[in-house]
This record gives sequence, structure tokens and C-alpha cells, in this order.
Amino acid sequence: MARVMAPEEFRETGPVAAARGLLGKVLVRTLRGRRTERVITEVEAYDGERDLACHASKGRTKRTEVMYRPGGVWYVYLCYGVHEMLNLVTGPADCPAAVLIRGVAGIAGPGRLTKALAIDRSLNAAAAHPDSGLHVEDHGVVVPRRRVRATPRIGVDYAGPVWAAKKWRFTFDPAKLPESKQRVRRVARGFSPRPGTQNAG
DNA sequence: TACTCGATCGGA
DNA sequence: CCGATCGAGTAA
Repeated sequence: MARVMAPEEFRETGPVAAARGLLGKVLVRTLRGRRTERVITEVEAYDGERDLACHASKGRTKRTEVMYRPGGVWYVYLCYGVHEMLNLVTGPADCPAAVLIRGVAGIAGPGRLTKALAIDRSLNAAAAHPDSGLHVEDHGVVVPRRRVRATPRIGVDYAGPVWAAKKWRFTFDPAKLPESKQRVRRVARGFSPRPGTQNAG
């Protein structure tokens, strides 16, 4: 049921598909023996050098170097001199792209999220693996496509009308997941619900 | 080295 | 609406 996602899994798709796929997955922070887990509810995709909203549009620099690595590593940077932003690098090597984790269940806002989970730049370039203290798990939460809202990314007007208008921000409301109905539907199809499993898929 | 400007947030 | 706060990127 709770399956640890391997870094390699984030090398298979581009950032838009990866972003959609991360909705409903669980962000797991392990620090000093304390484990915190939150369902990912809000993400944004940043797609390569052509995407003028993506830091990689500046090319390969000290800061963007991590995005050129194979997916499955964290890209954490400081924004406005105040807030740490958490991204997951996606895609194969030399295709600089990432997914910004903007929100989790109960926490809206990328800055608040990193503060709450004690995430900072010391995790930059670390693997999304339990060893690093920050990884992703699949708890079988199913987010129906109709529940996903695609809207323009936040705070990227500087990227110009074309790239700022891309609807690459994806959100869903976990409260609207009718898990009981899904279970019923599943039972009707001949599956038996497992105790403690939320929307097993 | 000297600028400018943020993938934000909280408080007037 | 505005200030905080600092590092990346750019120009020089």
C-alpha cells in the first residue's frame, strides 16, 4: 500500500505529466527520527530552457545545474531572500525541468510548506529517497482527472504572455475525494476494500 | 563591483 | 499595498 517512489520513476516523463502524477502522492519528511507526511495538493510544471518562466531559461548556471541532472533529485532555492522553494527535478538528463510543490493537504503556499516541514537548501540536489530525509510515497490515493484543475502558474508574469498563460498549475481538493463512493464502486466491480487503505489503486 | 529583481508572505 | 531580505544573473 504505502510504496516508496524511486528517483528513477521521475525520469520517465516530462514535468507536466509528472506534476499531474504527483497530485495525491504523499510527501514524506523524516528529520531527527520524526516522520511527517502530507498529501500533495498543488503543483506547477516548469519545462526546460524554452519555458521563460523556468529558471533554466537562463541556461546552465550554478543554480540551474541541478535541473539538468536526471530526475528524482530536489531543487531547492531561496525566493525573495526569505522563502525556500521545493521542486522535484523530472525527466532525463540534460532536459532541465522541475515540478514546484506549492501545497500539501492543510498547507497552502510553497513558502509555508517548506517552513512547516523544515525544508531548506541543504536538501538541494539530494535524491528523493528516504536516505535524504525527503521522499515521495504512493499511498494509493486516486485523483480522478475531473477533480484536477489546471490554471496558469502563479507569479510568473515576467515570463511574457505566452508562457505565463500556460495552464501548468494543477490542484485538487482532497476533501472532495469521495473515498467511500470509490470503495463502493470498487466493491461493485469485485474488488474487496483493504482496511486502512485509502482509495487503493 | 554595482546594480536589479524575484516561482512569497504577513502585516498595515 | 508594502517591506523584508539575499543571492542569482547581468552589465561593466
